[in-house]
Amino acid sequence: MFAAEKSELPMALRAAYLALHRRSDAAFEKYGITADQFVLMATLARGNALTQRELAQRMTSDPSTVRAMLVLLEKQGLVQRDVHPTDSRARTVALTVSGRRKFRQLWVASETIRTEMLSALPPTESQALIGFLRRVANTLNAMHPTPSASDLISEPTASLNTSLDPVSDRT
Amino acid sequence: MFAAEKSELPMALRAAYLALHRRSDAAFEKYGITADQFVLMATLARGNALTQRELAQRMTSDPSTVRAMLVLLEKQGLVQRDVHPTDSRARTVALTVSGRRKFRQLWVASETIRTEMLSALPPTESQALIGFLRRVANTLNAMHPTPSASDLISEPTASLNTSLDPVSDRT
DNA sequence: TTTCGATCGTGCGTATACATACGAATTTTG
DNA sequence: CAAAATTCGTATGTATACGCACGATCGAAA
Repeated sequence: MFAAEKSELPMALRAAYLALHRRSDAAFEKYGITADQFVLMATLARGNALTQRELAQRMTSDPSTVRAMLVLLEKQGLVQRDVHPTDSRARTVALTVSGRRKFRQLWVASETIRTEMLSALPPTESQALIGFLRRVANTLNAMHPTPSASDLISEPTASLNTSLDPVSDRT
Repeated sequence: MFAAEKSELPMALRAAYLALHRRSDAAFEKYGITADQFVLMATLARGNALTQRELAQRMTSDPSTVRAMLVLLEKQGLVQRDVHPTDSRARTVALTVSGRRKFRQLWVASETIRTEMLSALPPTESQALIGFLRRVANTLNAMHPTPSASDLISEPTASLNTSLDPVSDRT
């Protein structure tokens, strides 16, 4: 009767993510930024001067994808790449001043989306949902030989105040 | 203290989806099929002879994206497009015999992934997670002017036996 | 019935996601 | 210290995801 189809969970996950992605793209469109570029900037806002590799890992994304994104963001002057101080293969990535300002705007512009998402859930359950999602991601990554991918979700990734919110921190 | 960051939910959703997508791509690689093509085939397996438009809606995807996918799947002989019986603008899409057989293989090949996902959750909670994800998707879609997108998630979309599982139905 | 707006599929352009291969530089090994 | 294995970023190719504009057709309203 209620034998849930096995594919319900993957399909629901897909539908939810695509909906989020579309909404985000729409919200950022007038700023000339995409949803994924926002994720990248958010990652940099949290930990600046990362290696492209580190950046890709924290974004759960691919190095070559990240490179393409960086090229575009660099053109807009939102991001800056410098040679790594000790490793001359690597390049460090950082938000420019303009990039930080832009990110603050984007953060505000996307506030509605975050609020809506949370409002769709019983207030108690948002943490549970987050936990489930992380467990799912960790489980799926654990089997796949993506190196150290499972570390990234569960750990706060060092640093004390890793708050992403650039507005409440504001001066 | 435990003031959850507002971006945790979106980020966790993204990480979980990308992990699922990667795992699926890896599982289907040896069959020459992608994760998204599997979704398309699954949608057809459930309701054949759909319009490209209907297909796109049920997949929570874009018509022009679906078209590109259909072209590729047609080359592989897995899918077949015919002119619509009454509407000469439209084309109906259906799995070929070969497509159905391939889909059965893919279903088996991806069984592990579905099982792993469920195993990552407390057994009682999988339905809850699915419900949350659907609510999130519906909420996000409801605001965005994507026509009738919110209908797609909650409804079984007609038909009696809409089971996706092609194996237990077999013969 | 004629016209006109809505809808279907197509084609084109941009951005992502990822694999793979490559050169350059670093680290490890013997 | 020198050779080998690894790592970093880059470049290329394929498949999505989506917006937009286009021609063809349908359907409704005049």
